[in-house]
Amino acid sequence: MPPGKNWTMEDFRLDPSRPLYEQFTEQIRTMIAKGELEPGTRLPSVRETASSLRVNPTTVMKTYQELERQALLVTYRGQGTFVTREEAAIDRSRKELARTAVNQLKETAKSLGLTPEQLWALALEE
Amino acid sequence: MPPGKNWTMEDFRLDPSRPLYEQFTEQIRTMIAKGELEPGTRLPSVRETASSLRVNPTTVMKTYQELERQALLVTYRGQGTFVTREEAAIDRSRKELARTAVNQLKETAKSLGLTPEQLWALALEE
Amino acid sequence: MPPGKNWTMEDFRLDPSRPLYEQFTEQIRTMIAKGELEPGTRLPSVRETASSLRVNPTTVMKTYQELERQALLVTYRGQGTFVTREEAAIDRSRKELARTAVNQLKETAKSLGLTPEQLWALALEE
Amino acid sequence: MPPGKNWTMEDFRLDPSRPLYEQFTEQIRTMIAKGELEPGTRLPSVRETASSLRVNPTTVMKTYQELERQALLVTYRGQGTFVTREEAAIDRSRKELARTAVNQLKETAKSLGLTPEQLWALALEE
DNA sequence: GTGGTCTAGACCACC
DNA sequence: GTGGTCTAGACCACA
Repeated sequence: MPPGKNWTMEDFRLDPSRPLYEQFTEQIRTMIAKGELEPGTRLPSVRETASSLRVNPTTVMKTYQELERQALLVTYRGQGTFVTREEAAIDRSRKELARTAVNQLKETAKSLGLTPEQLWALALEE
Repeated sequence: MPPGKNWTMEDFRLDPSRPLYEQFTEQIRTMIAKGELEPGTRLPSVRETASSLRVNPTTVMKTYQELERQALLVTYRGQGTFVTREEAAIDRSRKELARTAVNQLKETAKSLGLTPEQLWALALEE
Repeated sequence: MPPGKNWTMEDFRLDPSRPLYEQFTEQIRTMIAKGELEPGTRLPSVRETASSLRVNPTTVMKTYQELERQALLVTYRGQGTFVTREEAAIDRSRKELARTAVNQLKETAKSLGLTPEQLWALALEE
Repeated sequence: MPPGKNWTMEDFRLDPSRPLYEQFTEQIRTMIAKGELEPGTRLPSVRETASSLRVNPTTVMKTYQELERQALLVTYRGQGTFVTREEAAIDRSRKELARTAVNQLKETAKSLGLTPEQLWALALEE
């Protein structure tokens, strides 16, 4: 998303059966982790976002608040919400995403009595 | 679980913030996939399970019915619910579990612009 | 089934999710309608049938009683249960089976706003 | 049912001897297949439906969830339940209804040793 | 407001 | 005894 532009519905892949704010949170988080949203970028306002995504403003608020809690966003009163300039926070987020994914795979492997390698092989079978 | 025995609370690890029936479903599913519950084994009845796990009968039913839809359980009218003897269904389930785990990892890697190997390395850092 | 022989499990296609007695009734009924079980044939006794099919005797009883109600079987006390010699009853049964099948198709067609011919064509598409 | 209106008891033909949720499922399914309920239409809420049909909310939920599993309905959290906009799913459903009806007739014909045409003729006799 | 989960308990058909 | 359906009503998260 170029600076100054607004989100569009195509920026997100939404599954109606899961909480919207959760999906927005995850997807913005990975945009930041990947670098698509650069440090210091100003995000569209809650109201703008809500209307462009045709979503309830409280849903957007919840999203931004959650990402603030994770120290990935910072809000300056009266100016808006920005991607943090603390690269450490972003790094931490990247690692956490990676660890979660890897741990889930390890867990699944363990619960089936397999090593991660065996699980990987099983997934590729046939 | 040896045949003829009932579940106990220790058989399941429960997270109060997620639907119970979903957790039961997942955990029984992995027991079957792992072979802990052998084909043909009779599961404790809905009522027995409900009382031993201190849970409502309908919650147990929802669990059993969901597993039946996945073809992992078979119900014989008036007799009870059994682990399927169709080993193919069990195999399919094992592979599906493996694939889901692997795909999620691949997805996460891709969304961060990494290869699965790079993601794995990142998770192990520090 | 040759006279004097007993049923085996292969004589019936059973779906565990539907009442057994209902399935036995239907299938014996069509055997009679088709002529596989000829008028006057003696059916295996309730006890024999129950044990050879590994089924509860009451299930078999219910089956035979239902078929007696439909006048397809007659029981002579102390001698056993036989396929009726009243060909009229068998004919009626054949026609009823045919009518039920045809009416169901007509119903479905009507509920979709189609003629039976259109429904048939739709089923064959692609 | 025009949009914004609620169901009434006249919208459904109910047979007290069969599960209600099953009958609701079938009948809503054919309304969708027939086009009476257009893609995107919002269904009356679970509670509204429950009270207008004098039925328990969970019975309605079961109905809606079953239709969701068949991909004929979509639920948006906090907003309601809608007829899917995926016309392909609706087409598939129409064909499945047609095929089931036709196959049953073919099965019956076969089990009586007749062709479908002969069966049809038999049903019309007398 | 919406749907989703869960409880407590009745009643039924089937085996 | 078994599972299956239904009711009445509470509580929750989401929008």
